Formats: sequence, structure tokens, C-alpha cells
Amino acid sequence: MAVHGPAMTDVARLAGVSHQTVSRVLNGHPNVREQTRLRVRAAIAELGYRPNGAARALVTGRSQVIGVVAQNTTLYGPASLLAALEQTAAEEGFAVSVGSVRNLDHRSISAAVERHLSHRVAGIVVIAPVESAGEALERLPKDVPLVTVDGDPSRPVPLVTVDQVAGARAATQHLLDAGHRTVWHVSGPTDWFDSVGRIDGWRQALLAAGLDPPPPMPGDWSAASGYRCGQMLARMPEVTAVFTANDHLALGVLRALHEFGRRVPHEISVVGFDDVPEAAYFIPPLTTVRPDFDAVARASLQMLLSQIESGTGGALRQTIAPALVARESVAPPRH
Amino acid sequence: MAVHGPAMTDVARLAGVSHQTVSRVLNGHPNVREQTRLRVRAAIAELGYRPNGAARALVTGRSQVIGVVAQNTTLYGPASLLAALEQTAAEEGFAVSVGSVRNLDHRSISAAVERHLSHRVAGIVVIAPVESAGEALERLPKDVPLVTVDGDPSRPVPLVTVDQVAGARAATQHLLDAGHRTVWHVSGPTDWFDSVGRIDGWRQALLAAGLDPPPPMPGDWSAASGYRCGQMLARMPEVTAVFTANDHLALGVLRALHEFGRRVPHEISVVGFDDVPEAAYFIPPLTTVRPDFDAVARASLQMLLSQIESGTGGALRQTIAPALVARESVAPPRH
DNA sequence: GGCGTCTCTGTTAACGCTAACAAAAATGGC
DNA sequence: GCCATTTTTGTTAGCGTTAACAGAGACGCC
Repeated sequence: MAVHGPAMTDVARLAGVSHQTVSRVLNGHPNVREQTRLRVRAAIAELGYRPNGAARALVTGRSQVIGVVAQNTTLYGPASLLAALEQTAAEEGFAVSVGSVRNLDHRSISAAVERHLSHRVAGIVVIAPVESAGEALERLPKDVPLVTVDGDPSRPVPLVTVDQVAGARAATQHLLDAGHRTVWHVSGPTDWFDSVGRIDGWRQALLAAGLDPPPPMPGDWSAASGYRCGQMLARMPEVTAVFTANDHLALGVLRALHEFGRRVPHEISVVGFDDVPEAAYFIPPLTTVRPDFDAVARASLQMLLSQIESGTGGALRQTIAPALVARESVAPPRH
Repeated sequence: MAVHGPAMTDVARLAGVSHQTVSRVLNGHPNVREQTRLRVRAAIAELGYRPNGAARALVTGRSQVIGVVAQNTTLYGPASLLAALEQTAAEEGFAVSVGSVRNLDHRSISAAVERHLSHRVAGIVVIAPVESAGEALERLPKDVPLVTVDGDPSRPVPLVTVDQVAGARAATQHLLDAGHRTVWHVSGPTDWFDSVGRIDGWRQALLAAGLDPPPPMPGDWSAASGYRCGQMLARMPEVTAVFTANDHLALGVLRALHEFGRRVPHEISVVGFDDVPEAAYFIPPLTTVRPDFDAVARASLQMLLSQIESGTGGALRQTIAPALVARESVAPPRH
């Protein structure tokens, strides 16, 4: 047991140099003779030496680890984002440490952030879609690089976000363009900024068309809540178009409409949000809005890295535009 | 910038003790006077002291971090597992570092494991559902605690796995019990152990009933491939029952059957696997098999922790039984 | 040839913590 | 109250790396 691998001094001894020279080779320091560099490289390979991140972190004060705080990494959006972040981070030589939290209240978030800080992560990405998270973030130490994703647009914190408003507007407009007189909305939980943004966009599109928005029906992202809303919508003969805040809600709505014999898209059109991979195989295939999670991840990481390198905070902001994906769940209303 | 927080010596000075006593309080060492302990705790709180994980990792040789290697953390199964692992690990005071890999070949896996090792993780969990992963694992250093999840049952590596065979047998038996003469199978990729196990279980159930298994139709976990298989199944009048290797495949099948006007469950019954939260809202609600991801996560972590603590390797093995969830997608065949 | 100026390499001292040992204080039995 | 024992605290020495400085060659120029 405890066969600790070789350390830098072992490599140095084998290569016939000092450990500091090995360090220089490892960190790409310019002033090392080519021949020496090769000898060191050979020794590293021969011993299977692997630098000790803990020691490095101790002396530099930061590790090559990025901490991510997220709530429910089972949901499609967060899961995709996390995966994309991890990919991007790996390309930059960073590992990703996840700290998922059950609730997005102060205490949980602060605790998760604390855990990351005690590991001296290089920076933190908080996927903080709800109100209560914002407060926790403002009292964090100012010297730790931080980026929030889908967080509170009104707070002075670096933020990358999907343009919820534009996406929702596009979805709603798509339904209006098909000839619908109005569009109903099944929203996400109203303490999520995503939900608020999508409600806003939907409302904006209706108002711009001179229409009076009907009351949004609140869901909780799940198919179950979509189903419950769908049961109500199905019984309202005036409903011809529904925009749901995500695809799972849409699935629940589709199911309810189907049970009530209301055919989609002939009687009612439905548009979702997220473009989960299955959306194309719903009955009928779901028109939806696709956020570019890779772009969000890239933008967040880039923003974080620039903070890490420069040391400055800068409350930047970046918005990623989503794209409408048209499928068969939308048709003109029957007259 | 770089306002490094207080160190242990700062706490010690404030509390009027030596830094070693602070260390003892932090690590729950028994021989510390209650009064001293309280004084130290107060000093810690007052300074907002946070122990430096890197320093601790350096001196102990292990960090309080568990590395997880997984492929596609966007899929429901892996994502759920990852989330559950993270939760469980957090309860034990461990952080989780994800290293997702694009492909599950040697090189990718080894590289991911290397990255974890250089951060001196306390242990590694590999979610290694495919053949090629196994080889990479056997040549790892033997002294690092390792657990594989859904990996190769034939390798001498600690393994926690969902009982795919039992789950598939239950699903198939459920269809046979409903009166079906045989059951068709849409499988996952055949280099995944999950797929192989599910094929096995399905075949076993048929053989036990004295039936000759029809050829399984190979899918790739996606709704898209389920749809393609479904199009073929829909045109085969003798097909009355289908077991798919996961719920997304089932969704694709349902969609194809719907398009061909074959009603589910009246003409054809369908059973899936995974019990994704949406399965209850498919059209019709999907009968499926629910693996207990929390149990898998708990078992893996427990196995890993016992290795970490004892230092011994022990090729343990643990199997988690899944449960059948009956919904409306199964009915007796029409005669 | 001597001297300043590069380029390359080595030496030493941290970083913040735990482990091992040493010392001091408290406790108990007589 | 004194000695043996136990409990509690302090001292010292690393862990493996980088940073800061110092030294040794190599080179060119006067």
C-alpha cells in the first residue's frame, strides 16, 4: 500500500539535474536548454512521474480545479450544461468538481461554495437559476473568480445566460405567425429566472401583437405538472395554442390533450423549450426552442478563465441566443 | 488581490494554543480538553477560518475528493447516478470531481483516470458500461481505491451493478404473464454490459417459457433508433409485445407504432427500462423497470470508502435489484 | 584578456497542514 | 504528599511543489 509515486526529486536525480529544472520543464519555462529538456522529459516518462496537484495548489494558492454549484443535475438543462462545462474545462487542463445542492437557498449554496473554497478551486461556476441564490452570491469573498449561469440579471455578478426572453418570444411569435389568435403559457416555477424570462418573452410577443396575455399556468418543469395544466387546457374550447416552458411540460400537456381527444396540432398547437433529444419523437414531434448549452459552457469558462488570469473581477455579461426548431406540433388553427 | 484567508497558526494564536491543537480539534481527536476545544472553535468562527484541503492532501497523500469517470452524463441513467453519487459523497464529506470522456476506449479512460490521480483523489468510481473500458482498468495502479459501476462482471474489479438480467427477465415475464406468445426486444448497443444483461434476461425468460427468442433489434439508446426499429415492428403483424432496453427507445417505438396506426396496448404492448420521470406521461403511460440509482450510488460509495479506510482492495461485488413499474402500455393480446 | 550581459541551472525558503515524538499537566492509589 | 499513569498540549520535521535569489558558463565587445 501507499506506494506513492515518484516525486520531482526522483525525476531530477534520474535526469541529473535539480528538481527546480524539472519544475521549469513542466511549466514550460523558456530558459531551459533543449537537451536538458529532453533528458528531463525522458526521465519523467521512464518513471511514470505525475505532478502532485496538491503540492502545486499549496504553493500557488490555486488548484487546476473549477468548482460547479448546481441544483438538480438530473434535469436535462443542468445536466447538459455540466457535461459541456466539463468538456470545455478538460480542454483547458482544468478538472471540474461538482457540488450539487438540494435546495437553492442561501445556506445550501453558501455551504457548497465553502466546500469548493476549502479545496482552493481556481474559480466557481454557479448555475443559479433562482432568486434566493443571488443573495448568497453577493456576500462571497470578492477575490474568487466567479461566474453565474442563468442567474439574476439584476445583480452585479458576471453572468452568462440563455436568452430566455428571445427564445420565448420566438416560440410565441411562431404560433402567432401560424394564425393563432392568442397563445397560452404553461410556465416553470416562478422563482426561476428561466421561467420569468420565458414568461416575459411570451408576454412581450403577445403585447407586441396587440393581444392581451391570458394568465400563465404555473408548472414545476415536470411532465406531471404539465399533465395537470393540460387537463385544464383541454377543457377550454377557446385554447388553440400553448407554449410550455420546457419540453417535459409539453409532454404532459400532449398526453392530457390526447386523453381528452383534442388532436395536436389539428385542434391545438404546442411549442416547448429545451429541445431534449426525445422531443422529435413525441406524438406529435414537438416544435421547440433549442438553447446552445455548448456555447453557454464555452462562454462561462472563458469568462472565468479571464478572471483567473487577470485577477480582476469585471461584472461581464453574455447572452446566448437560442434557436427555434420547427416540427409537427404546430399548425394553423381551424376556423 | 490574493487575500489568502487565515491559516491554522492564526487560529492558534487567537485561541492561545498551538497550531497542532487546532488541527486536533479539526480532526476530532479525542484528547482535547472541552474548554480548549470550545476556545478553538470560537477562534475558527471568528476568523472565518477554512482548512486548506491542498495542504492536508499534500501531507496525508490523499484529498477528500472522489473522482468519477463517466461517458455521457447527459443520458438519464448516468446523470442520475452522478447526482446520487455526489449527494452521498457530500454527506461523507467528500467532493466529487467529474472526468467525463467522449469515448470509452482505453486511452480516454486512462487519461481521465490519470487526471484524477494527479489530483491525488482518494478513490475513483468508473461508470464503465462497455467492454473496452475493462482493459484500461486492469492496468491501473493497484493501490488506488476503485469501484466500477455497471462494468464487466467477468473482471476481478470491485463492481456495483444494477441487476440487468433480473430486470429484463421481470419485464419479459410481465408480458408473457399478460398472455403474449412471445416478446420482441429492441436492445441497446451490444458493447454495453447493460445491453448484454438485458438481452440475456429477456432471452432467459423466453427460454424458461419454452419459447424461441426472435432476433433482438439493435438500437443505440436513442429515441431515434427506437423509432427506426418501431417502423419495422409495426409492419410485422405477428408482433404483439416489445421490450425495449430503455425508455427512450420505447418512446421511439411508441411513436412509430402510432404512425402506423398500431394501437398500444390494444394491438401491441410495450415495456421499457429506466423509469425516466416522463415515462408515466408517454402515450400511453409506459410500463418499465426502475433501477434504484440511489442504492447503486450508496453501495458504490460505501465500497469505495471501505477500501479507502482499510487500504485493502478486495474484489467485492454488489448487485442492486430493479423493480417493475406497471402502467398502461401492457395489455393481453387480442385473439 | 577583462568585464558586462545574457542564458541556463542550482540552492534555499516558504506554502499550511499532519505525524511523531516530547513535555507538561492532571489524575489516582497508597 | 509522592510516584506512576494517563490525559492534554507543544515542538519539530517533513509532504512536493514553486518563487526568489544566487551562481556558473557562454558570449561579445572594447
